Amino acid sequence: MNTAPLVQSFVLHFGEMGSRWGISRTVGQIYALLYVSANPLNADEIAATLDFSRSNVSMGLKELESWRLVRLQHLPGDRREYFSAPEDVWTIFRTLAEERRKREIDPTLTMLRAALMATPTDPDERYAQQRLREMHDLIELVTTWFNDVQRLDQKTLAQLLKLGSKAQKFLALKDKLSLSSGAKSATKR
Amino acid sequence: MNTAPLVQSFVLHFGEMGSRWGISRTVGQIYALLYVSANPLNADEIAATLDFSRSNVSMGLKELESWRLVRLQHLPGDRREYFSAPEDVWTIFRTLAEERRKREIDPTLTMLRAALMATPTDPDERYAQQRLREMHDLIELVTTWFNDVQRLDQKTLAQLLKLGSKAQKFLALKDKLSLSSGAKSATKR
DNA sequence: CTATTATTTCAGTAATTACTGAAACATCGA
DNA sequence: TCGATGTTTCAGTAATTACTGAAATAATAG
Repeated sequence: MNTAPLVQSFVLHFGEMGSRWGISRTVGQIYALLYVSANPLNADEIAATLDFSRSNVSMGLKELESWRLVRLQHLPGDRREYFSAPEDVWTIFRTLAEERRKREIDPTLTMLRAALMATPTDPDERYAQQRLREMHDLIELVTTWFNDVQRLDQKTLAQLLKLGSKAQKFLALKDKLSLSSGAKSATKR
Repeated sequence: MNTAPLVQSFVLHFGEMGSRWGISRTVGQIYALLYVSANPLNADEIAATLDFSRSNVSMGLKELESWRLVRLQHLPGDRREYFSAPEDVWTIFRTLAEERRKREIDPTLTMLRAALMATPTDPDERYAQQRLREMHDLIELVTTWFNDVQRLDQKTLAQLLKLGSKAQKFLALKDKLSLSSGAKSATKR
């Protein structure tokens, strides 16, 4: 790899991180390289830079396309395909979250819902089902929130996140005034 | 596996999901089983239920301990070690998030910060560094928010999440009144 | 159409990761 | 202490996943 040390350490690190998620080291490195590249790259350039076989790059790019994380374009007067990552890191983050939801969360919710339909036959099963319900509710709550919030524009989202737990004060206030919909204080467990 | 179909499908599914994260299928299944079990289980019970070798279970439990996801306890008059998952699914979620932060996010931020210290020598490097800065800022924003918010008690957190994008209205209002960053109580309606 | 260049597929192989059984180690009651 | 029971370690092996080069396929210019 003949790139700047700065880029090199990023690419290598990202590769390692990738392999801790469902993504192979190769794919992680390819994406990291695209991410920091000012210009779109073609497959040969990627293969040369990362010292991967051409076919490996081809497969990696295919996987990245399946995640909708790369844009494919053509340069005038050049038959080769050029790839780039979205310029906006928030977009990348959202796309990743959406894809993971589609691939992992949604099937999990489906499975959980199916299991919640079953009629438990003994106390153990009753307990298990209760636990599944808790997990289901948590996942649903978090993903619904995420779904809500990811539609916000970048600036508002950043604001909201910056607000962080300060929002708690807002909630406390809302509670105090006994405004609508809030969960009233009841049991502690 | 001689468990109820309800439990069985959950355990198998969870195993698959686990293997899409950095966690092996085995470990995922062990945790799923502990999660739905009303009582703590010892290693032999786990091995028998999931049909894994005793040593495999031992290693899996060790990994789960390193994630701080299981509690180890002893039953009176029984020398064997019994394992269980926390009763509260929120606790599990938080622990998981904390561990992942420690293992993945923090090292990534460290790497990014180091790369941001370097002085770029050409425009490409300047661009790369700018991209790294964007990624750094995003990760930091999100993790700071998470850090803030995970300290809230379960009820408040759930409320906050349920609020979702409605918080946007709050922000809009705040903007309109040109208040400073704090969540002030200056609401009219 | 043909020659040239670009891309993908895929069977074989390499590398990595997961799993097992046997042995070592640990704990505890008598 | 010993013997019984429980747990961990680890070297070897199995299973999985990643990667390559060669061949097939696709696209385009002439």
